[in-house]
Amino acid sequence: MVTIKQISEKLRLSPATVSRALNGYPEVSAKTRILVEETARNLNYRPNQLAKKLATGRSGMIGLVLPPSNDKGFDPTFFDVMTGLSRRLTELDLDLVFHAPVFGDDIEPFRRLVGKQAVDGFIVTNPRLSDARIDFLLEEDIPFVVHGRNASEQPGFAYFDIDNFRVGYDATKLLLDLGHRKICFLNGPDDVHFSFERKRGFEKALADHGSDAASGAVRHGRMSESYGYREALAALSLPPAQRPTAFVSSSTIIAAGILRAVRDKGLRVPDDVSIVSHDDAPPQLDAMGFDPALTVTYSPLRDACGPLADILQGLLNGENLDKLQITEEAELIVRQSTGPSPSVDQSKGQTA
Amino acid sequence: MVTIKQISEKLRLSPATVSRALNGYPEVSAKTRILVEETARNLNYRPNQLAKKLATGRSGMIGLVLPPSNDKGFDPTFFDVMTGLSRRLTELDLDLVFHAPVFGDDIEPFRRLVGKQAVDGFIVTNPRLSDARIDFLLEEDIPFVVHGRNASEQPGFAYFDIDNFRVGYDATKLLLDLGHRKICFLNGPDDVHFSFERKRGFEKALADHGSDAASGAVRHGRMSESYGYREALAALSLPPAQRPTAFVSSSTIIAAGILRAVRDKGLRVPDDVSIVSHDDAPPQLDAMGFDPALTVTYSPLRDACGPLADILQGLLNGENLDKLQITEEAELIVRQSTGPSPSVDQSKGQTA
DNA sequence: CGGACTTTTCAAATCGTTTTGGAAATGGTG
DNA sequence: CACCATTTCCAAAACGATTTGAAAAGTCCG
Repeated sequence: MVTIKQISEKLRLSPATVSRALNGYPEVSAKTRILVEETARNLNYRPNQLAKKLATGRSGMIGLVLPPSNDKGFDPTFFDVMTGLSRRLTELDLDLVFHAPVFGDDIEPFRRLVGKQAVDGFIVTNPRLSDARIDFLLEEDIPFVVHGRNASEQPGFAYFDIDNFRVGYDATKLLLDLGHRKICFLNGPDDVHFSFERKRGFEKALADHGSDAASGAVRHGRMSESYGYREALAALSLPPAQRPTAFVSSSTIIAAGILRAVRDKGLRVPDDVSIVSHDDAPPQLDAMGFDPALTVTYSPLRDACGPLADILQGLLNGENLDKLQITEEAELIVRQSTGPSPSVDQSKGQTA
Repeated sequence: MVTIKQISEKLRLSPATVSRALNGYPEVSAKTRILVEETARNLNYRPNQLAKKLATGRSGMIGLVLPPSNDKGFDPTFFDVMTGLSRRLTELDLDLVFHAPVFGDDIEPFRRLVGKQAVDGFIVTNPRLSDARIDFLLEEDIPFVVHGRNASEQPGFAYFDIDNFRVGYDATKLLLDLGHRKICFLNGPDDVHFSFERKRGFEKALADHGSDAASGAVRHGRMSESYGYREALAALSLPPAQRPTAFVSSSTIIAAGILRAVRDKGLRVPDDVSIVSHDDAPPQLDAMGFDPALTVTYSPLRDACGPLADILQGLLNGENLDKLQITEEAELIVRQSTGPSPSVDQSKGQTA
């Protein structure tokens, strides 16, 4: 193992100078820098990370803990995010240390990692409206960034989130503008922030529209095909006066269930029923591949990985918090699963 | 941050003694040990991992790299294994550092982690018959354990594997004993060791049986429901003389496809067609929950996590390699998806 | 009591970096 | 040439543990 000392001896320089030259400090002349860099390369010098970490007090490790299990089975999106994070963090010369909590104790891995001083910070995914992990990290004053948010109005932590209010609002407004008056919203679980915000957006759009004829129903549930199928089937089985002509869905997997229910009812999309879904572009489900292609609010999960990593690094470098709280807009992409409300078509025919 | 030095000063002891007392070395009297332990606890002393690592030269980190992507989509079983590994490694006071390779370069993450001296060893999953990662780690002489094996007869590395020859043999023998003579084996990819071994077992069972009337066909493919469906449908569409009366499957997900194909053909399990599958107990698919319950060779993936972690630790502690190469037997569990061959039933009737 | 062990403790070196506080070298100016 | 301000470099002190070699203390026995 070749060390800084060996380089310094070979060059008759002090270790300090070598260290400086290698780390790009300004107080070293150009020629000695080149000389040092060259011999370092020749000797195939690799700085000992542990020594570096001990000296700088930074471990260069980021903690990522498997979020509390949602009943059974893991969230596949988590792993999508994890791989994206790993890629970006690698570019920043940070490493990801992964832990899975034992069932029942969500913050034990955090406590462990903090106690061991093994990581410089954490990335928290799948936050709840009220989240023990966030509370713990705030309490301990450990740097962390959240993918999403919790319930607090003015979060005292760094986060990256999409504008879920707008997601709910835009989807709903699109449908209202198309003449739909009975809209059913199959939302996510009721204990997460994005569901809460989307619901707010949904209700605001209805309220803004003014027409008291417009009405909506919101359902909450675990994002799954069967949930979408079950709830959509129930809604479509209502008497015609109450039956929705359009669905808003919080995920493409739910939308797949809705689509199946519509088909089973012998109805067509978008002629009889419109669907607009949020689409975070999971690897296994392509909204464009739906038949008909799905109208969506589009915001790929993997696009969050880069920003999350960058935010955390900013945090570690002591940047100001207000630059590290980022909310991005989702993009409304109108495809073939939305069309004018059938009832409106009739009224149009009548008024024309 | 409370250090060993502070404890030593408070107790008027030397840091060496404190270190020894805390780490359970014998050359320290019982009373001072108790004393040290007590004050350490009172002061809420937590050893600085980085310092410890620098002094001992061991990082306490284990590298786990996402295996080369199988076309698109990630292998969900990998994450199952990863969480299991994390749990066991945590008990051994080791941490898992995760990396995702950028597409196309499978060993770059290994090279990086090795170069940085960031990990003490690796766990390699989803090995191929010929695997660049294994070659690299052998070359660099880095400790690692493989989940499965590569093509070499006498691997020069630690591994944990199941007896895949027996998996193929036992499943096939069961069907032969039930009178089946035309057996179709829907195996995994052809470039992995377990497929190779199971195929050997399959062929050996046929050969051992002797009856030249018995014949088998082996297919290779990516483990998926659609692969099972497609191949089973093709096989069942053959003229009766060549049509298999039984399937061997390399995974429950394939078996699900076979089952669907059988149904689509208007046939019944096990009356018309028998199925025996290998079952590594993925979280999302329960072989017992099949209708009919699946006859399987049973060996849960997650049961491999503990041994893998233990083997790696043994390796790091310099244990002998031959104790670190473990092959376990899978358990044959006969349930409702296997029954006597329909043609045999006829012959029985004739001979009786 | 004194020598020979054994047990217990300690001071100091080590791990491989970074960082601090000066000192030496350099260069420009009057 | 003396003087001062920059550059450029260095010796030594961290960082917080482990480990080595030796000294001090305790124990035993003749």
